[in-house]
Amino acid sequence: MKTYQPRLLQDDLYSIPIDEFFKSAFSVDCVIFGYHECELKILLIQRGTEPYENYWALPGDLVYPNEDLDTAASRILNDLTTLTNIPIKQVKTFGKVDRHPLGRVITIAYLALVEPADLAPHASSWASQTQWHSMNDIPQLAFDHREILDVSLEELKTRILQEDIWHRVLPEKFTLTQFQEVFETILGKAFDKGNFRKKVVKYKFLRKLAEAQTNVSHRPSLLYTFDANRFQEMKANGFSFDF
Amino acid sequence: MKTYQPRLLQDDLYSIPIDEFFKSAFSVDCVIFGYHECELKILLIQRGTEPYENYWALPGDLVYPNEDLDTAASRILNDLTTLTNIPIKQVKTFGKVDRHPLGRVITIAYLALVEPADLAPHASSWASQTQWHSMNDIPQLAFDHREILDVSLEELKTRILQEDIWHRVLPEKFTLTQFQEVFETILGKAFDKGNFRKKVVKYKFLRKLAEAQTNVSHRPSLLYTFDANRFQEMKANGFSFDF
DNA sequence: ACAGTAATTGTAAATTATACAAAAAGCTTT
DNA sequence: AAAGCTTTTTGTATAATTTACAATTACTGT
Repeated sequence: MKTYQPRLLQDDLYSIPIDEFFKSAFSVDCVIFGYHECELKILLIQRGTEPYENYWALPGDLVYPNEDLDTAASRILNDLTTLTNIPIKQVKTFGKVDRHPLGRVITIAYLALVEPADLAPHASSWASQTQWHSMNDIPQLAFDHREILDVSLEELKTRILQEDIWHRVLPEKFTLTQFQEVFETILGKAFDKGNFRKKVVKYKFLRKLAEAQTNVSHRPSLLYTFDANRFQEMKANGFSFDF
Repeated sequence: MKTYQPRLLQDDLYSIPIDEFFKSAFSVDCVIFGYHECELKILLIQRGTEPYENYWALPGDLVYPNEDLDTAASRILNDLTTLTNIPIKQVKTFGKVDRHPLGRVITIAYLALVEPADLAPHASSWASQTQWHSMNDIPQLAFDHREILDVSLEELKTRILQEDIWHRVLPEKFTLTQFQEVFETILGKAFDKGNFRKKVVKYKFLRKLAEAQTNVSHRPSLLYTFDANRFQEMKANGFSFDF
Protein backbone atom coordinates (compact mmCIF):
# COMPACT_ATOMS: atom_id res chain seq x y z
CA MET A 1 0.00 0.00 0.00
CA LYS A 2 1.20 3.42 -0.83
CA THR A 3 2.01 5.45 2.25
CA TYR A 4 2.38 9.10 2.80
CA GLN A 5 5.87 10.01 3.90
CA PRO A 6 5.67 13.26 5.81
CA ARG A 7 8.12 15.49 4.03
CA LEU A 8 9.50 17.13 7.09
CA LEU A 9 10.34 14.24 9.32
CA GLN A 10 13.55 12.31 9.23
CA ASP A 11 12.41 8.90 10.32
CA ASP A 12 9.60 6.52 9.68
CA LEU A 13 7.82 6.66 13.00
CA TYR A 14 4.82 8.43 11.66
CA SER A 15 4.28 6.67 8.37
CA ILE A 16 0.57 6.53 7.91
CA PRO A 17 -1.27 5.07 4.93
CA ILE A 18 -2.14 8.00 2.72
CA ASP A 19 -5.76 6.93 2.59
CA GLU A 20 -6.07 7.88 6.22
CA PHE A 21 -5.52 11.49 5.29
CA PHE A 22 -8.25 11.53 2.71
CA LYS A 23 -11.04 10.74 5.12
CA SER A 24 -11.80 14.25 6.25
CA ALA A 25 -14.50 16.68 5.24
CA PHE A 26 -14.85 20.39 5.44
CA SER A 27 -17.82 22.58 5.85
CA VAL A 28 -18.53 26.26 5.47
CA ASP A 29 -20.43 28.12 8.16
CA CYS A 30 -21.96 31.46 7.32
CA VAL A 31 -22.07 34.21 9.91
CA ILE A 32 -24.74 36.44 8.46
CA PHE A 33 -25.17 39.62 10.41
CA GLY A 34 -28.20 41.79 9.85
CA TYR A 35 -28.47 45.46 10.67
CA HIS A 36 -31.71 47.35 10.89
CA GLU A 37 -32.46 50.54 12.77
CA CYS A 38 -29.74 50.43 15.35
CA GLU A 39 -29.98 46.73 15.97
CA LEU A 40 -27.47 44.07 15.08
CA LYS A 41 -28.86 40.63 14.44
CA ILE A 42 -27.57 37.23 13.48
CA LEU A 43 -29.25 34.68 11.24
CA LEU A 44 -29.55 31.26 12.85
CA ILE A 45 -31.16 28.00 11.87
CA GLN A 46 -32.63 25.43 14.16
CA ARG A 47 -31.19 22.04 13.42
CA GLY A 48 -33.64 19.34 12.42
CA THR A 49 -31.28 16.40 12.73
CA GLU A 50 -28.65 14.94 14.96
CA PRO A 51 -26.10 15.83 16.06
CA TYR A 52 -27.28 18.79 18.11
CA GLU A 53 -30.89 18.28 17.02
CA ASN A 54 -33.07 21.25 17.92
CA TYR A 55 -30.09 23.40 18.78
CA TRP A 56 -29.71 26.75 17.10
CA ALA A 57 -26.71 26.93 14.83
CA LEU A 58 -24.99 29.03 12.24
CA PRO A 59 -26.18 28.04 8.78
CA GLY A 60 -23.60 25.83 7.19
CA ASP A 61 -23.11 22.88 4.95
CA LEU A 62 -20.51 20.46 3.78
CA VAL A 63 -18.55 21.64 0.77
CA TYR A 64 -19.14 19.60 -2.35
CA PRO A 65 -16.15 17.67 -3.63
CA ASN A 66 -15.89 19.86 -6.72
CA GLU A 67 -16.90 23.15 -5.22
CA ASP A 68 -14.61 26.08 -4.34
CA LEU A 69 -14.84 27.31 -0.76
CA ASP A 70 -15.99 30.79 -1.73
CA THR A 71 -18.59 29.29 -4.01
CA ALA A 72 -19.91 27.13 -1.22
CA ALA A 73 -20.29 30.15 1.03
CA SER A 74 -22.23 32.06 -1.62
CA ARG A 75 -24.40 29.04 -2.28
CA ILE A 76 -25.35 28.64 1.34
CA LEU A 77 -26.10 32.32 1.73
CA ASN A 78 -28.21 32.24 -1.39
CA ASP A 79 -30.11 29.10 -0.39
CA LEU A 80 -30.94 30.69 2.87
CA THR A 81 -31.73 34.26 1.90
CA THR A 82 -32.18 34.16 -1.89
CA LEU A 83 -29.73 37.06 -1.95
CA THR A 84 -27.11 37.12 -4.68
CA ASN A 85 -24.03 39.24 -5.18
CA ILE A 86 -23.49 39.75 -1.51
CA PRO A 87 -19.82 40.08 -0.72
CA ILE A 88 -19.04 37.28 1.70
CA LYS A 89 -15.54 36.92 3.05
CA GLN A 90 -13.59 34.34 4.92
CA VAL A 91 -13.04 34.91 8.62
CA LYS A 92 -11.13 31.95 9.96
CA THR A 93 -10.96 28.17 9.93
CA PHE A 94 -11.88 26.18 13.01
CA GLY A 95 -10.27 22.79 13.20
CA LYS A 96 -10.20 21.21 16.63
CA VAL A 97 -10.07 17.44 16.32
CA ASP A 98 -13.23 16.81 18.30
CA ARG A 99 -15.36 19.71 17.13
CA HIS A 100 -17.70 17.46 15.14
CA PRO A 101 -19.17 14.24 16.56
CA LEU A 102 -19.42 12.52 13.18
CA GLY A 103 -15.79 12.63 12.15
CA ARG A 104 -12.97 14.95 11.31
CA VAL A 105 -14.69 18.01 9.95
CA ILE A 106 -13.04 21.38 9.90
CA THR A 107 -15.12 24.39 9.09
CA ILE A 108 -14.33 27.64 7.36
CA ALA A 109 -16.32 30.60 8.66
CA TYR A 110 -17.53 33.28 6.25
CA LEU A 111 -19.03 36.63 7.14
CA ALA A 112 -21.62 38.86 5.51
CA LEU A 113 -23.62 41.88 6.54
CA VAL A 114 -27.10 42.25 5.05
CA GLU A 115 -30.29 44.23 5.44
CA PRO A 116 -32.89 41.86 6.93
CA ALA A 117 -35.67 43.53 4.94
CA ASP A 118 -33.99 42.38 1.72
CA LEU A 119 -34.63 38.75 2.58
CA ALA A 120 -37.38 36.89 0.83
CA PRO A 121 -39.48 35.46 3.66
CA HIS A 122 -38.31 31.91 3.68
CA ALA A 123 -41.03 29.32 3.97
CA SER A 124 -39.32 26.52 5.80
CA SER A 125 -40.22 23.57 3.61
CA TRP A 126 -37.58 21.60 5.40
CA ALA A 127 -37.40 20.74 9.04
CA SER A 128 -35.19 23.43 10.46
CA GLN A 129 -36.41 26.99 10.77
CA THR A 130 -34.48 30.12 10.02
CA GLN A 131 -34.66 33.13 12.30
CA TRP A 132 -33.01 36.42 13.07
CA HIS A 133 -31.76 36.72 16.63
CA SER A 134 -30.69 39.87 18.36
CA MET A 135 -27.02 39.90 19.20
CA ASN A 136 -28.10 40.79 22.72
CA ASP A 137 -29.91 37.51 23.14
CA ILE A 138 -28.12 34.54 21.64
CA PRO A 139 -29.35 31.04 22.55
CA GLN A 140 -26.98 28.19 23.21
CA LEU A 141 -25.42 27.17 19.92
CA ALA A 142 -24.42 23.84 18.39
CA PHE A 143 -20.82 22.70 17.90
CA ASP A 144 -18.26 25.46 18.45
CA HIS A 145 -20.55 28.00 16.85
CA ARG A 146 -20.50 30.34 19.81
CA GLU A 147 -16.76 30.74 19.42
CA ILE A 148 -17.14 31.23 15.70
CA LEU A 149 -19.73 33.91 16.30
CA ASP A 150 -17.54 35.75 18.80
CA VAL A 151 -14.54 35.75 16.51
CA SER A 152 -16.70 36.86 13.61
CA LEU A 153 -18.14 39.78 15.53
CA GLU A 154 -14.65 41.05 16.18
CA GLU A 155 -13.90 40.61 12.51
CA LEU A 156 -17.04 42.55 11.61
CA LYS A 157 -15.83 45.43 13.75
CA THR A 158 -12.60 45.47 11.81
CA ARG A 159 -14.19 45.09 8.40
CA ILE A 160 -16.74 47.84 8.90
CA LEU A 161 -13.83 50.26 9.20
CA GLN A 162 -12.05 49.07 6.10
CA GLU A 163 -14.70 48.02 3.65
CA ASP A 164 -17.96 49.42 2.38
CA ILE A 165 -20.13 46.61 3.72
CA TRP A 166 -22.19 49.22 5.64
CA HIS A 167 -23.49 50.30 2.24
CA ARG A 168 -25.76 47.27 1.96
CA VAL A 169 -27.66 48.04 5.13
CA LEU A 170 -28.49 51.61 4.21
CA PRO A 171 -31.05 52.75 1.66
CA GLU A 172 -29.86 54.23 -1.62
CA LYS A 173 -30.34 57.71 -0.14
CA PHE A 174 -29.52 58.06 3.51
CA THR A 175 -28.82 60.64 6.15
CA LEU A 176 -25.54 61.12 7.93
CA THR A 177 -27.30 60.20 11.14
CA GLN A 178 -28.29 56.83 9.71
CA PHE A 179 -24.72 56.39 8.56
CA GLN A 180 -23.43 57.18 12.01
CA GLU A 181 -25.87 54.81 13.68
CA VAL A 182 -24.52 51.84 11.74
CA PHE A 183 -21.07 52.44 13.14
CA GLU A 184 -22.29 53.16 16.63
CA THR A 185 -24.31 49.96 16.73
CA ILE A 186 -21.65 47.67 15.37
CA LEU A 187 -18.71 49.17 17.20
CA GLY A 188 -20.73 49.57 20.37
CA LYS A 189 -19.81 53.16 21.12
CA ALA A 190 -21.21 56.62 20.55
CA PHE A 191 -19.67 59.49 18.66
CA ASP A 192 -20.14 63.24 18.83
CA LYS A 193 -22.51 64.08 16.04
CA GLY A 194 -20.86 67.26 14.81
CA ASN A 195 -17.38 65.82 14.82
CA PHE A 196 -18.38 62.52 13.24
CA ARG A 197 -20.09 64.35 10.42
CA LYS A 198 -17.13 66.60 9.71
CA LYS A 199 -14.78 63.64 9.65
CA VAL A 200 -16.72 61.54 7.17
CA VAL A 201 -17.75 64.40 4.91
CA LYS A 202 -14.15 65.34 4.27
CA TYR A 203 -13.47 61.94 2.66
CA LYS A 204 -15.75 62.91 -0.25
CA PHE A 205 -17.22 59.49 -0.91
CA LEU A 206 -20.53 60.47 0.63
CA ARG A 207 -22.18 62.75 -1.85
CA LYS A 208 -24.69 65.33 -0.71
CA LEU A 209 -27.91 65.34 -2.74
CA ALA A 210 -30.25 68.25 -3.39
CA GLU A 211 -32.98 66.31 -1.61
CA ALA A 212 -33.99 66.29 2.01
CA GLN A 213 -36.11 64.17 4.29
CA THR A 214 -39.82 64.93 4.36
CA ASN A 215 -42.47 64.49 7.02
CA VAL A 216 -40.20 64.61 10.01
CA SER A 217 -41.20 66.82 12.89
CA HIS A 218 -37.87 68.59 13.10
CA ARG A 219 -35.35 70.07 10.76
CA PRO A 220 -35.17 67.65 7.83
CA SER A 221 -31.88 66.02 7.11
CA LEU A 222 -30.16 66.29 3.78
CA LEU A 223 -29.75 63.01 1.93
CA TYR A 224 -26.51 61.50 0.76
CA THR A 225 -25.47 58.75 -1.65
CA PHE A 226 -22.39 56.61 -1.75
CA ASP A 227 -19.76 57.12 -4.42
CA ALA A 228 -18.41 53.59 -4.67
CA ASN A 229 -15.74 54.47 -7.21
CA ARG A 230 -14.23 57.12 -5.05
CA PHE A 231 -14.27 54.73 -2.11
CA GLN A 232 -12.50 52.00 -4.07
CA GLU A 233 -9.80 54.45 -5.07
CA MET A 234 -9.22 55.42 -1.48
CA LYS A 235 -9.32 51.82 -0.30
CA ALA A 236 -6.66 50.97 -2.86
CA ASN A 237 -4.51 53.60 -1.16
CA GLY A 238 -5.04 51.97 2.19
CA PHE A 239 -7.98 53.97 3.49
CA SER A 240 -9.59 52.94 6.74
CA PHE A 241 -11.83 54.75 9.19
CA ASP A 242 -10.12 55.59 12.45
CA PHE A 243 -13.11 55.70 14.74
CA MET B 1 -26.22 3.44 1.55
CA LYS B 2 -26.54 6.37 3.89
CA THR B 3 -26.61 9.64 2.02
CA TYR B 4 -25.95 13.16 3.11
CA GLN B 5 -28.98 15.35 2.66
CA PRO B 6 -27.78 18.91 2.37
CA ARG B 7 -29.64 20.72 5.08
CA LEU B 8 -30.31 23.82 3.11
CA LEU B 9 -31.75 22.53 -0.10
CA GLN B 10 -35.34 21.69 -0.67
CA ASP B 11 -35.12 18.92 -3.21
CA ASP B 12 -33.12 15.81 -3.81
CA LEU B 13 -31.14 16.88 -6.83
CA TYR B 14 -27.89 17.01 -5.02
CA SER B 15 -28.07 13.96 -2.83
CA ILE B 16 -24.57 12.65 -2.70
CA PRO B 17 -23.41 9.60 -0.77
CA ILE B 18 -21.94 10.94 2.44
CA ASP B 19 -18.75 8.98 1.86
CA GLU B 20 -17.98 11.27 -1.02
CA PHE B 21 -17.60 14.13 1.41
CA PHE B 22 -15.12 12.33 3.57
CA LYS B 23 -12.51 11.94 0.88
CA SER B 24 -10.74 15.24 1.33
CA ALA B 25 -7.57 16.15 3.13
CA PHE B 26 -6.20 19.34 4.54
CA SER B 27 -2.73 20.62 4.92
CA VAL B 28 -1.08 23.42 6.80
CA ASP B 29 1.42 25.66 5.05
CA CYS B 30 3.76 27.78 7.15
CA VAL B 31 4.78 31.20 5.98
CA ILE B 32 7.87 31.80 8.07
CA PHE B 33 9.28 35.25 7.65
CA GLY B 34 12.72 36.07 8.89
CA TYR B 35 14.05 39.52 9.69
CA HIS B 36 17.69 40.34 10.10
CA GLU B 37 19.41 43.70 9.72
CA CYS B 38 16.94 45.45 7.51
CA GLU B 39 16.19 42.45 5.36
CA LEU B 40 12.99 40.47 5.19
CA LYS B 41 13.36 36.83 4.21
CA ILE B 42 11.12 33.84 3.72
CA LEU B 43 11.90 30.22 4.54
CA LEU B 44 11.35 27.88 1.60
CA ILE B 45 11.94 24.21 0.98
CA GLN B 46 12.79 22.58 -2.28
CA ARG B 47 10.44 19.72 -2.97
CA GLY B 48 12.00 16.31 -3.39
CA THR B 49 8.95 14.54 -4.76
CA GLU B 50 6.16 14.95 -7.24
CA PRO B 51 4.03 16.91 -7.70
CA TYR B 52 6.10 20.01 -8.34
CA GLU B 53 9.35 18.10 -7.81
CA ASN B 54 12.33 20.47 -7.47
CA TYR B 55 10.10 23.50 -7.15
CA TRP B 56 10.55 25.77 -4.17
CA ALA B 57 7.56 25.77 -1.86
CA LEU B 58 6.32 26.95 1.48
CA PRO B 59 6.96 24.30 4.11
CA GLY B 60 3.78 22.41 4.75
CA ASP B 61 2.38 19.04 5.53
CA LEU B 62 -0.85 17.16 5.70
CA VAL B 63 -2.61 17.42 9.03
CA TYR B 64 -2.78 14.16 10.94
CA PRO B 65 -6.25 12.75 11.46
CA ASN B 66 -6.10 13.37 15.20
CA GLU B 67 -4.15 16.61 15.20
CA ASP B 68 -5.50 20.11 15.79
CA LEU B 69 -4.73 22.65 13.09
CA ASP B 70 -2.73 24.92 15.37
CA THR B 71 -0.78 21.94 16.63
CA ALA B 72 0.09 20.91 13.11
CA ALA B 73 1.40 24.39 12.36
CA SER B 74 3.62 24.36 15.44
CA ARG B 75 4.84 20.88 14.61
CA ILE B 76 5.87 21.83 11.10
CA LEU B 77 7.62 24.97 12.28
CA ASN B 78 9.43 23.00 14.92
CA ASP B 79 10.46 20.18 12.57
CA LEU B 80 11.91 22.73 10.24
CA THR B 81 13.56 25.17 12.59
CA THR B 82 13.74 23.36 15.94
CA LEU B 83 12.17 26.50 17.40
CA THR B 84 9.49 26.10 20.04
CA ASN B 85 7.10 28.55 21.60
CA ILE B 86 6.96 30.71 18.54
CA PRO B 87 3.56 32.34 18.21
CA ILE B 88 2.19 31.18 14.88
CA LYS B 89 -1.18 32.38 13.73
CA GLN B 90 -3.65 31.49 11.05
CA VAL B 91 -3.78 33.71 8.00
CA LYS B 92 -6.33 32.26 5.64
CA THR B 93 -7.53 29.04 4.07
CA PHE B 94 -6.99 28.38 0.38
CA GLY B 95 -9.46 25.99 -1.14
CA LYS B 96 -9.74 26.11 -4.91
CA VAL B 97 -10.92 22.76 -6.24
CA ASP B 98 -7.93 22.19 -8.50
CA ARG B 99 -5.18 23.62 -6.34
CA HIS B 100 -3.66 20.20 -5.64
CA PRO B 101 -3.05 17.62 -8.39
CA LEU B 102 -3.50 14.63 -6.10
CA GLY B 103 -7.01 15.26 -4.90
CA ARG B 104 -9.11 17.68 -2.98
CA VAL B 105 -6.73 19.27 -0.55
CA ILE B 106 -7.38 22.60 1.05
CA THR B 107 -4.63 24.29 2.95
CA ILE B 108 -4.60 26.56 5.94
CA ALA B 109 -1.81 29.12 5.93
CA TYR B 110 -0.06 30.09 9.15
CA LEU B 111 2.34 32.95 9.70
CA ALA B 112 5.35 33.48 11.95
CA LEU B 113 8.16 35.98 12.20
CA VAL B 114 11.49 34.72 13.48
CA GLU B 115 15.13 35.72 13.77
CA PRO B 116 17.08 33.61 11.25
CA ALA B 117 20.07 33.44 13.58
CA ASP B 118 17.94 31.53 16.10
CA LEU B 119 17.64 28.59 13.75
CA ALA B 120 19.67 25.50 14.36
CA PRO B 121 21.45 24.90 11.07
CA HIS B 122 19.37 22.16 9.59
CA ALA B 123 21.30 19.33 8.01
CA SER B 124 19.03 18.16 5.25
CA SER B 125 18.98 14.45 5.87
CA TRP B 126 16.03 14.21 3.55
CA ALA B 127 15.85 15.09 -0.07
CA SER B 128 14.49 18.61 -0.01
CA GLN B 129 16.64 21.46 1.20
CA THR B 130 15.59 24.35 3.36
CA GLN B 131 16.74 27.85 2.59
CA TRP B 132 16.10 31.48 3.38
CA HIS B 133 15.20 33.59 0.38
CA SER B 134 15.16 37.34 0.25
CA MET B 135 11.68 38.71 -0.29
CA ASN B 136 13.19 40.70 -3.15
CA ASP B 137 14.08 37.54 -5.02
CA ILE B 138 11.45 34.85 -4.84
CA PRO B 139 11.72 31.88 -7.22
CA GLN B 140 8.71 30.36 -8.89
CA LEU B 141 6.71 28.50 -6.26
CA ALA B 142 4.75 25.25 -6.26
CA PHE B 143 0.96 25.03 -6.07
CA ASP B 144 -0.72 28.35 -5.23
CA HIS B 145 2.08 29.25 -2.85
CA ARG B 146 2.85 32.53 -4.52
CA GLU B 147 -0.66 33.72 -3.78
CA ILE B 148 -0.39 32.45 -0.22
CA LEU B 149 2.86 34.32 0.23
CA ASP B 150 1.42 37.56 -1.12
CA VAL B 151 -1.61 37.41 1.14
CA SER B 152 0.59 36.55 4.10
CA LEU B 153 2.90 39.48 3.52
CA GLU B 154 -0.07 41.81 3.70
CA GLU B 155 -1.13 40.08 6.86
CA LEU B 156 2.34 40.50 8.31
CA LYS B 157 2.12 44.24 7.67
CA THR B 158 -1.10 44.33 9.64
CA ARG B 159 0.10 42.13 12.47
CA ILE B 160 3.33 44.02 13.03
CA LEU B 161 1.20 47.04 13.95
CA GLN B 162 -1.03 45.17 16.36
CA GLU B 163 1.08 42.49 17.97
CA ASP B 164 4.53 42.29 19.50
CA ILE B 165 5.92 39.84 16.97
CA TRP B 166 8.71 42.35 16.22
CA HIS B 167 10.04 41.48 19.66
CA ARG B 168 11.39 38.13 18.49
CA VAL B 169 13.62 39.62 15.84
CA LEU B 170 15.34 42.08 18.14
CA PRO B 171 17.93 41.29 20.78
CA GLU B 172 16.99 41.52 24.45
CA LYS B 173 18.50 45.00 24.55
CA PHE B 174 18.05 47.07 21.44
CA THR B 175 18.26 50.63 20.20
CA LEU B 176 15.36 52.68 18.99
CA THR B 177 17.00 52.77 15.60
CA GLN B 178 16.92 48.98 15.40
CA PHE B 179 13.32 49.09 16.47
CA GLN B 180 12.50 51.60 13.76
CA GLU B 181 14.30 49.57 11.11
CA VAL B 182 12.06 46.55 11.67
CA PHE B 183 9.02 48.62 10.88
CA GLU B 184 10.61 50.39 7.96
CA THR B 185 11.68 47.12 6.39
CA ILE B 186 8.41 45.28 6.81
CA LEU B 187 6.13 48.17 5.97
CA GLY B 188 8.39 49.31 3.18
CA LYS B 189 8.53 52.96 4.07
CA ALA B 190 10.78 55.34 5.96
CA PHE B 191 9.97 57.45 8.99
CA ASP B 192 11.45 60.62 10.38
CA LYS B 193 13.78 59.53 13.12
CA GLY B 194 12.97 62.17 15.67
CA ASN B 195 9.26 61.91 15.25
CA PHE B 196 9.20 58.12 15.22
CA ARG B 197 11.16 58.04 18.44
CA LYS B 198 8.89 60.49 20.19
CA LYS B 199 5.83 58.55 19.14
CA VAL B 200 6.96 55.15 20.39
CA VAL B 201 8.56 56.40 23.58
CA LYS B 202 5.33 57.91 24.78
CA TYR B 203 3.64 54.48 24.84
CA LYS B 204 5.91 53.46 27.73
CA PHE B 205 6.34 49.81 26.80
CA LEU B 206 9.88 50.42 25.61
CA ARG B 207 11.95 50.89 28.73
CA LYS B 208 15.14 52.89 28.63
CA LEU B 209 18.10 51.17 30.27
CA ALA B 210 21.10 52.76 31.94
CA GLU B 211 23.31 51.08 29.34
CA ALA B 212 24.50 52.31 26.00
CA GLN B 213 26.11 50.86 22.92
CA THR B 214 29.88 50.47 22.97
CA ASN B 215 32.49 50.50 20.23
CA VAL B 216 30.55 52.47 17.71
CA SER B 217 32.29 55.28 15.92
CA HIS B 218 29.62 57.84 16.68
CA ARG B 219 27.46 58.86 19.59
CA PRO B 220 26.40 55.59 21.24
CA SER B 221 22.74 54.83 21.42
CA LEU B 222 20.94 54.12 24.63
CA LEU B 223 19.53 50.63 24.94
CA TYR B 224 15.91 49.71 25.57
CA THR B 225 14.01 46.60 26.64
CA PHE B 226 10.47 45.55 26.01
CA ASP B 227 7.90 45.60 28.80
CA ALA B 228 5.64 42.82 27.62
CA ASN B 229 3.15 43.22 30.45
CA ARG B 230 2.58 46.85 29.71
CA PHE B 231 2.14 46.01 26.03
CA GLN B 232 -0.43 43.31 26.76
CA GLU B 233 -2.42 45.74 28.85
CA MET B 234 -2.47 48.26 26.06
CA LYS B 235 -3.28 45.62 23.46
CA ALA B 236 -6.25 44.52 25.57
CA ASN B 237 -7.47 48.10 25.27
CA GLY B 238 -7.20 47.98 21.52
CA PHE B 239 -3.75 49.43 21.04
CA SER B 240 -2.27 49.47 17.57
CA PHE B 241 0.54 51.48 15.98
CA ASP B 242 -0.67 54.06 13.51
CA PHE B 243 2.39 54.31 11.30
C1' DA C 1 -46.83 82.24 16.85
C1' DC C 2 -44.61 79.24 19.78
C1' DA C 3 -42.65 74.99 21.54
C1' DG C 4 -40.27 70.81 20.53
C1' DT C 5 -36.88 68.26 18.06
C1' DA C 6 -33.05 66.99 15.58
C1' DA C 7 -29.87 68.84 11.75
C1' DT C 8 -26.29 71.69 10.71
C1' DT C 9 -22.64 74.93 11.33
C1' DG C 10 -19.25 77.27 14.07
C1' DT C 11 -15.44 77.94 17.23
C1' DA C 12 -11.99 78.08 20.82
C1' DA C 13 -8.83 75.21 23.17
C1' DA C 14 -6.14 71.23 23.40
C1' DT C 15 -3.63 67.91 21.30
C1' DT C 16 -0.86 65.81 17.84
C1' DA C 17 1.87 65.68 13.55
C1' DT C 18 5.50 67.45 10.60
C1' DA C 19 9.68 69.26 9.12
C1' DC C 20 13.54 70.58 10.36
C1' DA C 21 17.63 72.31 13.17
C1' DA C 22 20.78 72.17 16.93
C1' DA C 23 23.38 69.92 20.32
C1' DA C 24 25.69 65.84 22.18
C1' DA C 25 28.81 61.86 22.44
C1' DG C 26 31.41 58.70 20.85
C1' DC C 27 35.40 57.29 17.37
C1' DT C 28 39.02 58.57 13.75
C1' DT C 29 42.16 61.30 11.60
C1' DT C 30 45.49 64.76 11.53
C1' DA D 1 44.92 67.22 21.49
C1' DA D 2 42.10 69.36 18.20
C1' DA D 3 39.21 68.91 14.37
C1' DG D 4 36.17 66.18 11.77
C1' DC D 5 32.86 62.47 11.02
C1' DT D 6 28.81 60.06 12.17
C1' DT D 7 24.70 59.00 14.38
C1' DT D 8 21.93 59.86 18.54
C1' DT D 9 19.14 62.77 21.08
C1' DT D 10 16.59 66.80 22.11
C1' DG D 11 14.21 70.97 20.74
C1' DT D 12 11.04 73.96 18.33
C1' DA D 13 8.03 76.48 15.42
C1' DT D 14 4.34 75.69 12.45
C1' DA D 15 0.57 73.26 10.62
C1' DA D 16 -3.07 70.16 11.06
C1' DT D 17 -6.36 67.65 13.58
C1' DT D 18 -9.30 66.45 17.49
C1' DT D 19 -12.41 67.59 21.03
C1' DA D 20 -16.04 69.53 23.55
C1' DC D 21 -19.38 72.35 23.22
C1' DA D 22 -22.52 76.30 21.73
C1' DA D 23 -25.31 78.56 18.42
C1' DT D 24 -28.24 78.50 14.62
C1' DT D 25 -31.54 76.46 11.42
C1' DA D 26 -35.71 74.19 9.56
C1' DC D 27 -39.10 71.42 10.00
C1' DT D 28 -43.87 69.54 12.60
C1' DG D 29 -47.48 69.86 15.97
C1' DT D 30 -50.26 72.66 19.18
